[in-house]
Amino acid sequence: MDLVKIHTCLCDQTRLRLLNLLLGGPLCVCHFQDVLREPQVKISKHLGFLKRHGLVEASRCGQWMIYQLPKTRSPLLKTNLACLQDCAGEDRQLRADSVRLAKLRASFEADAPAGVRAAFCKC
Amino acid sequence: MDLVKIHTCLCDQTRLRLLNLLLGGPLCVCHFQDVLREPQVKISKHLGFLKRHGLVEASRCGQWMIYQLPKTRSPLLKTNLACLQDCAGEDRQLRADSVRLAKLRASFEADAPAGVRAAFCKC
DNA sequence: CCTCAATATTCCGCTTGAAGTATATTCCTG
DNA sequence: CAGGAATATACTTCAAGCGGAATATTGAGG
Repeated sequence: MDLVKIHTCLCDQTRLRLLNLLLGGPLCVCHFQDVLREPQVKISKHLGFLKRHGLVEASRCGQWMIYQLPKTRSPLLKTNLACLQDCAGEDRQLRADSVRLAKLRASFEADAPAGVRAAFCKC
Repeated sequence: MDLVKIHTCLCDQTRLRLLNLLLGGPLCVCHFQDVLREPQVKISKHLGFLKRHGLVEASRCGQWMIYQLPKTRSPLLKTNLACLQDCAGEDRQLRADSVRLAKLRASFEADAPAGVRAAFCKC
């Protein structure tokens, strides 16, 4: 996990958006689609790219795929994710994405009567 | 100066090496050549890349070109340069580069009798 | 002015990545 | 097991970046 690889993952706006959302916790692909409003194939391929490079981990849960940041992170990765966190507030689109995700979460909570349903991120 | 552009500059090892050295202050091209031991054209082209993308500024001084980090830096740039600074210690090659540059500086000081000569970085 | 040192630019071949279309896989549900 | 939802993969086209070789530019100094 070297610096070049990390920055290669960060030098695309779609991947920045995905990672920014993942800073808030695991998500499944459909959430990314809802927030980014980009074609499914585009999102899937960028998630695949991030996974191949070790920036995210994927786990299947029924028909859903859950993506999350690596559970154990090298110092380099930690530092750079923290940096992304710092920078996200400066980026209009990343801010908007976070807001939209928060709204999705909120409406999910509203619809879910008394904690019966699974978590927002299935599984 | 958006995040994508910054990370695009950071996703190449040669450019990381150049920027790492520049964190210590302005340098001229020949210093980069001495430290990196890479072909002149390679260094020159990567410096040009960084300049086109606003990550460095260049100024001519006689037959030398002095490169430095931008004098005024956006919050995004500041944050990411600080991150690079943090990460440099984790990268073997970046550490070695810094050491080598320090030695160059030291031997320059030794050769320069009593502050007559210009700065290590000409001009 | 001629030449040399320092640096940049051009041209070329190669590789990689991005996006889109179409298709495949995987799992759930009836 | 058939159908549909969720997600991934293959294929194609296009653009961009990297490295090297050769060449051009710019300034200093005799």
